Amino acid sequence: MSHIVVRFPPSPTGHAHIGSYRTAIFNYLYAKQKGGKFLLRIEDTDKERSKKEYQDGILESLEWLGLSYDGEVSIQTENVASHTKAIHTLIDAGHAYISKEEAKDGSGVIKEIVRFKNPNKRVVFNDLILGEISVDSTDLGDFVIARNINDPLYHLAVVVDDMESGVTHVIRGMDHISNTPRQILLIEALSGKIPEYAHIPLVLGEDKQKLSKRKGALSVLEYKKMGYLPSAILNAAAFIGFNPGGEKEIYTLDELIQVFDLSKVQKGGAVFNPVKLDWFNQEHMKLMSEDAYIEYVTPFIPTSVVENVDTASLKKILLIVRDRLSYAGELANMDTDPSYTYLYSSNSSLSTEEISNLLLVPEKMRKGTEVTKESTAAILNEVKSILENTTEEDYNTVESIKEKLWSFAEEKGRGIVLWPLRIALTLQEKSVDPFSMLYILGKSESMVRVQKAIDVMVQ
RNA sequence: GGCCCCAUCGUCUAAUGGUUAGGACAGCAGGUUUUCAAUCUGUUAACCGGAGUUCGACUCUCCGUGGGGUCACCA
Repeated sequence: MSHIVVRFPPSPTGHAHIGSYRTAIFNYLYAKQKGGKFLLRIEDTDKERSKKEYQDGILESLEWLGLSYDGEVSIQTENVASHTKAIHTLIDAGHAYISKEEAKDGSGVIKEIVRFKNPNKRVVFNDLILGEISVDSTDLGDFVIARNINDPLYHLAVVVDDMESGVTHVIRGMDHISNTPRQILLIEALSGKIPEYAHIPLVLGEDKQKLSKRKGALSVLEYKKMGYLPSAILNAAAFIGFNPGGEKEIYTLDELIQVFDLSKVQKGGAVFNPVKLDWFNQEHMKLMSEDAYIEYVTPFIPTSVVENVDTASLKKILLIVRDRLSYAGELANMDTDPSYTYLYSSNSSLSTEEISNLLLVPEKMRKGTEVTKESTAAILNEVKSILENTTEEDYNTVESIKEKLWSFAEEKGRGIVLWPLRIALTLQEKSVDPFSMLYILGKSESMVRVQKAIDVMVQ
C-alpha cells in the first residue's frame, strides 16, 4: 500500500481551460501509477467569485475525462472550523497576530485581519522538477492569512487541508512556485510535515503567455461540446510539457499511467497547439471500432438529418466520411454544409447547363482522348448497363462494387469513366470517390442518377 | 522594478560529454484507384550569444541576452 496522496484543488471561479486540467491529469497519472490517492478539493474560500455552476462544471469535466477521484469531493469552506482552529494555534504560539486595519474595499471600516508573523528566513525546498529553489521570505512580509478569525484565506486553508488529508505530493502549476515558501512557513509553524513539491510548466497560448480564458482558451467543456474525444484531450494535454521519450505519441489513459514520469516533465512553458489536438483526435478516432465510432459521432449530427436519412444509409455515410473528420462536431452542420448534404440529398443548385459542363472530363484528365457530350453519354450508358447487371449485394462494400466497374474504367481510361460517373452521382466538383458513392446510394438510386446524367448529355 | 524560473526546427519534443542533432504537428514537393479528403514517399526548418571546464560540448560552470511567472483582505 502506497502512502502517496495527491490532490487537484480548483477554485470554482470560472470554467477552467485545458491548462488546469493538465494539472489534474498529471496528478491523476502520478497517483494511479504509484497506487496512491487522487483527491479533489473545491477551493471556494473566495465566496464572492465562487459559483455552483463552475463547481458542477469541474465535476462534469473530470467525469468526462475519466479522471475519477478517491473519496468524496472536499469543499474547502466546509472545513472552516479546522482553519479557525489552526489560526488560533498560530496566534497562541506567536506565529500569527491580529491586526486592526482599514478594509481594502474602500469602505473605511476597521477590521481585525490575521497576519502571519514572518520569521524572515531563507526558505529552501527541493522541487521534483526544478531542483533546489531558495527564497528569502523577508520579501514576503507578514502576509495575511485570514480576513478575520473565521474567514481563512488561500494559503492557510490549503496548508491546513493538505495536512489533514495527508497530501504527500503537491503537483501544481509553475505559477504557484512563489506561493510555496509561504506555505512551507505555515506548515512549519503548525508543526506539519512538508510535502514534496513538483511545479509543472505552464501551458502557454499562442502569444507565449499563460493560457487564459480572456485570450480565447477554450474550457474542457467546450471541447466536449465540440465533439472531441476525452481520450484525445487527455493524450494531448498530457503531452504538453511531458514526453515519455521514444517515438510513440498516441497513448490511452492506461498507457499514460504506465509511462508517466515526473522526471521527464519539461521545465519551460509549452505553447498549446490546437492543430495538433485535431491530429490527436483523429488518431484516437482511428482506434475506435466502427460501432464505437458511430456511437461517438451520432449525437453531433443534426436531428433533421437523423430523421430524414435512413439509418443504414446514414451509417454508410458516416463510415465514408470518417477519414476526413477531425472531431465529431464538424458534423454539426451536416444539414447545411454542401460538402455533406450531397451525400444524402439529390438536390442540387446547379443548372442543367452547369451540370452538363461539369460532366465533361476536364482537359488535364483526358489524356488525349476526345470528350464530347455524345461520348460522355455513351460512356455513361455503358456504365449503366454494367450497373444493371449488379446485385444488391454488390453494394455491400466499396470494394465489391468497385470490382464490377474497374475493368471497364481501365479499358476506357479511368478519368474518362470515373469523372462523369462521379459527377453523375454527386453533382459536386469535389466529393468522395464514385465507388463510395455507389456504396452509399445502392443500386436503384445509383442507376437513377446515372440515367439523369445521360438525359442531360443527350438533351 | 524586486524575487523566482526557464531557453533544441514555426509549435510540441528526443538527445543526459563523442549523433549526418532524431521524431511528431504544421509547411512544401511528389506517388496513388479521376476531383477533394485520407494515405504513402520525400523535403524545408533548430542547439539564444559570449567566455570557460574538457581531447571533445546541445549536454557541465559563469556572465550576458531573451522569454515567462509572481509580487491581493484571488486562488
